Amino acid sequence: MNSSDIAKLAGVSRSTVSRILNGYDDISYETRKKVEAIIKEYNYIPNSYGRGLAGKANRIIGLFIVDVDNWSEDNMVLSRSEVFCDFLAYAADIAHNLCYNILVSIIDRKNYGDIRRLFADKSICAGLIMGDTYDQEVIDELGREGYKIALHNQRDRSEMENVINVNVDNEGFAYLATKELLKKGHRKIGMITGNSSKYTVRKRYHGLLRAMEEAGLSFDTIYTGVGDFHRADGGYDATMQLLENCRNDLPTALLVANSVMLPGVMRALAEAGLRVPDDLSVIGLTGTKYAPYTNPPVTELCVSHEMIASAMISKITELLNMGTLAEYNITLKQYELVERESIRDLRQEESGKP
Amino acid sequence: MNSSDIAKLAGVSRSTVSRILNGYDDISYETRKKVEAIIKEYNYIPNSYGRGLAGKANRIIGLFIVDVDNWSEDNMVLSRSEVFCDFLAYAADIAHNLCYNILVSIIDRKNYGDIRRLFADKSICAGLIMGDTYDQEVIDELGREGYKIALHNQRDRSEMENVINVNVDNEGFAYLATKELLKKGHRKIGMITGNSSKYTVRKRYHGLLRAMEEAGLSFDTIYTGVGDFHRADGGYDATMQLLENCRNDLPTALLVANSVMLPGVMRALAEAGLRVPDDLSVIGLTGTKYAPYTNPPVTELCVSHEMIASAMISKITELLNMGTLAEYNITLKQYELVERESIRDLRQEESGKP
DNA sequence: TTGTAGGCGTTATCAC
DNA sequence: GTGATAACGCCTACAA
Repeated sequence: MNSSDIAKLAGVSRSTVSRILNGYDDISYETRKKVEAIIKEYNYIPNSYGRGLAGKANRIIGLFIVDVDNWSEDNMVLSRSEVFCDFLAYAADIAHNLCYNILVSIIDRKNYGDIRRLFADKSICAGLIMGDTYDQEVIDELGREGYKIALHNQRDRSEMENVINVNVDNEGFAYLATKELLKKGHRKIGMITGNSSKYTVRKRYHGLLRAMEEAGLSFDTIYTGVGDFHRADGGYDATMQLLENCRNDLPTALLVANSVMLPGVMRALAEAGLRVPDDLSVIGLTGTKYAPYTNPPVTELCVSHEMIASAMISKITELLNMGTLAEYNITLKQYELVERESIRDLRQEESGKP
Repeated sequence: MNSSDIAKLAGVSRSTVSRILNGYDDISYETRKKVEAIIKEYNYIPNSYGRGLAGKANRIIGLFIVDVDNWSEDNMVLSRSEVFCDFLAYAADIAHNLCYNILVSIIDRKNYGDIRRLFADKSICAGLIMGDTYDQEVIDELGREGYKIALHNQRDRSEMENVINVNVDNEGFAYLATKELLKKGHRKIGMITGNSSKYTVRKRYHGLLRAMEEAGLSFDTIYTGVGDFHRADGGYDATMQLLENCRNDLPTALLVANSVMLPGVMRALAEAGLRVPDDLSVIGLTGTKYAPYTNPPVTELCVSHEMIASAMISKITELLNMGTLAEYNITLKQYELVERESIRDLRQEESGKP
C-alpha cells in the first residue's frame, strides 16, 4: 500500500494524496474528505524512507551515552549508570510529549563514529550527548557540518552554532551544599565523588573548595573518597576508602557529590558502625529517588534531571524549528534544598555548652 | 557526498561502490582497495533512506513502553517506572553489543497507533513490547501482517508466528519466595503488590496462594497492600495501607512482589516503628539494585532483568535472521536466592523453647 | 484546485 | 569483474 494505490482508489493523483498528508490547504473540501476516508480505511502510512529521500526531516532524536571511564568488561554501560538511565527516561518521556522519538546509542571507543554515522545517514534529526567528554574537536566538527547537538555537562562554553551547551551550575551547587554544612557548624568536611577526569566532578570539587576558602578553612584531600560516580556501589567503595584513609581523624560531615551514590554511602557508614547524623552528617548533591528511603533520609540539594532533559530537548527542537538560536549556552541554576534528617547541627550544641 | 560522487572519484560505477559497501566478493582486489580508500578519505556514509527504499532492512529495534495503569497527569511514564528504566537500559546495552539501536517509544492511549506507524513506515525492523497488556488483538494483527514482535510478561502463550512471548516464571517464583518464608516458620504472610489488572501481579499472587495452600494455610486478603508496582513510592503506599488494614493483627512476614518497591516498604515499616526482621520479616521478588542498601539489606529471590532483555533481543534477532522460529514461547526459570538479613527464623525459636 | 514530472540515493537484475 | 538500468515511495516545483 503506497501513495499511488491510495491515489488510484480515490481517483486523484499521487501529489494530491501527498498534499493532504502534509497538511497543505489548497485542496477542495470534497477531495480532502474522500482521500482521507481512503487513507483511514486502508490504514495507509507513508513510508519514512520515501519521505526522507524526498527531503522531509524525521522526528527522531539520537541520545548518545558516552562514558569512557566506566566501561565494564562486559560492555554494559547504560545499565551500569543510574544517572544515565534517569536522564534517558526523562528525555524519552519529554520527547514523546513533543511527538519526537529517542534513539538510544551507546558510544564506545571503537564505535565512536556512530554519532557521525547516525547523523550522516539521516537516521536522526538531532543529537543529545551525555556523559564523559570524549572528543570536543569531533563534536565541534559535527556542528560545523550542520548537525544539531545538545551537550550536557561537558564543557564551560560552546562557541559553535548548532552546538548547544547545557550545564547545571555544578560549581555553585557544590558551593551551596558545602555552605549548608558550614552553616551548621561543620569544619571538617569530606567529599564522596568520582574520577576527576569528569567535568562535573572537577566543577563540584571547585565549588566545595571555594566555600571552604571563603570560610577561612582548607580542604584536606585525605577527606576525599573516589568511586564510580554513577552508581550506589561507587558510593560504598568511595566511603570505605575515605574511612580507611582517615580512620583516626574522621570528618564531621560528608558532601556526596552525586546523590545516586547515597545508598552506598549510607550502607558503608552503617557497616563501619557510624550513625548518621550523630557521628557523621551527610548531604547529597543533585537528588535521587532513593534519598527519602535511606536510613535516615538524607538532606539533599536537588537538581532536577527532568529539568535538564527538558531544557536540552526544548532548545534542540527550537533550533530545529528556527534554524538558529540567539544563545547556545545555558546554565541552569534552579535547585531545591530538601531538608531531611542527615545533618547534625553542631552550633546548638556549642552555644548550649557555656 | 553520495555513491555517485564516490564512483566518479574512484573511476568506477555506482554499482561497484554499492557492491563494496555491502560486502560482495565479486570485486577485484585493486578496485576494492581503490574504492575503499576514497570512501575512507571522504568519510562517506550511505544514506539510510536510499538503502531503505532499495529494500535493505535497518538495524533499529523499537522498544514500546505500554502502561495504561500508571499514566500520570503530566504524561511522564517511563521516568516514573524504575522497572521500565532498568529494562530499557539493559535492552540498549545488549542491542548495542549486537550492533542494533533501540528506538524508545512511549505508548499512550491516544497514540497507541504509534506501534503500527513505526512498523509500517519502516522506521524499525522489530519491536519489543513491555508493560501492561493493552490490546492483544492488535498485537496479533501486527504479527499477522509480518511485523516481528517480542512481548514480555503479557500473556501465557503466543499462538502466532512473528510474535515471541517471553515470560519469567512469575507464578513459580512467587511460589518459591513464599516457600522460603514458610520454611522459616512463617504462617501469617502478607503481600505487597500492584494492581491486579497486571498479568504479572495476578501470576505472582497465584504463586503465593499455591504455596500457602500446599502448606495447608489460607491467605487472608486483608494482608494485601496494593501500590504502584513500578516504584519505591508504591511500596511505601502499599505498606502503609496494609498496616492500616490489620494494625492489630499483623502478618509475621511480607512478600514484596516487585523489588523496586522495597525501599518504600522498608521506610514505611521504619516509620511505623516496626523492626525488620525482629517484628516483621521481608522477602523481595525479582531483585533491585537497592536491596543491598536498605536497612537491613533484604533477602531477595532475584530474576535478572538483564537475562530477560537478553532473551527478548536474542530471540528477535534470531527471528530477523532466520525468518522463523521453532518455538515462540519462552519461559525463563532461572533465579537466584540472595540471602541477606531480613528474614527471621521462627523455627529455631520454637524448637528452642521447650 | 489538481495533475505531471523530475529527483532524492541506494540496491538488485541484467547484460557484457 | 564491472557497468547500465530499473525500481523503491515520496515530495514539490511547475504547468494547466
